[in-house]
Amino acid sequence: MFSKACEYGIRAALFIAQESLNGQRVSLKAITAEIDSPDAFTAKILQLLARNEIIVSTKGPNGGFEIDKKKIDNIMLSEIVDAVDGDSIYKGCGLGLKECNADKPCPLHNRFVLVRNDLKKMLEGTSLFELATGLETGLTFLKR
Amino acid sequence: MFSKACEYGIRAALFIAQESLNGQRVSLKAITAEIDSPDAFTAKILQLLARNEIIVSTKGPNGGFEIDKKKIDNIMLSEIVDAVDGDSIYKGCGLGLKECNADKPCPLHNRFVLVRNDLKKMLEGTSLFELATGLETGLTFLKR
DNA sequence: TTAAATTCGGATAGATTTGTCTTAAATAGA
DNA sequence: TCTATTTAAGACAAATCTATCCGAATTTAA
Repeated sequence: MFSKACEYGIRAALFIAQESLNGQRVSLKAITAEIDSPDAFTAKILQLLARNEIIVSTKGPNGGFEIDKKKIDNIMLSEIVDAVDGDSIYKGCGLGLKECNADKPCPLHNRFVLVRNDLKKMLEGTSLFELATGLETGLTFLKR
Repeated sequence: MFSKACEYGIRAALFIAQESLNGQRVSLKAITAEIDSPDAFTAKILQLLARNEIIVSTKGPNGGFEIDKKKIDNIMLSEIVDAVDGDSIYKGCGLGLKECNADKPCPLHNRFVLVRNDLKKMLEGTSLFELATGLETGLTFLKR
């Protein structure tokens, strides 16, 4: 469904959000240890999120990554997916046709848009904050 | 969502189904011309579908591919997806965790399974026959 | 029996995604 | 200022997915 990069991106963002809510900035090492992801590859994805102003990166000793506390309940999963995977999930025909729309649909079009719109709504309606609280209370996990 | 291979596989199967309903066996060339896909790669995918007994292949002059007429309304999209892409769409965590279930869920688990179950139901509830009729009546398309 | 048509199967090649390495840049603190 | 720490950025490498090529096998028909 999502690319590996996107999976790491969401998991990293959630951990950063959780720590940011506690006033803690986190290092790359802390992130990859927590979400169990490859260091250098994860770093690339964090750069992407930083360039898209979803997270803030700070160099130097005690540097690392954080998210503006006030923004955390305003950052939707869709923004992260968009930054990492682009809009390919939302757009495009289920059967790979270039032109496929209600006027000239592929055989799967009508059924496919229903499912995909649900996915879209889910991503657009879910904030980092909502998901981070589950982590904080120990109800959900980012590893294994 | 689906791999390229799976997209070609579904499109090919739909065309074969449509022609089989008209009593016509179709060649690889006819298929790739109709669905606008790369010949050799499509051949590989058709081999997969044949090995999974979704389609029947015949060698030699006037050979080609067909689907047992009686089976066409009994073959669900899920079978094709399964043959080509495996069960990765149905199983597996949205965030890529190896262990993720209701007992030890990732933060996205509950929302994700809702969407994915809809996809699963859609694929399991849609037969080649249903989709082929749209093609036959000119309401839907397999190209562009 | 021979030739032509067609799929099968393995090897190979190209493209994309995933992942690593190395050096540079920035920053904090001694 | 110097050093240690940390992220940034680009080059490179490995793995996977997509696609091609070619000879073998099968079948039909002349």
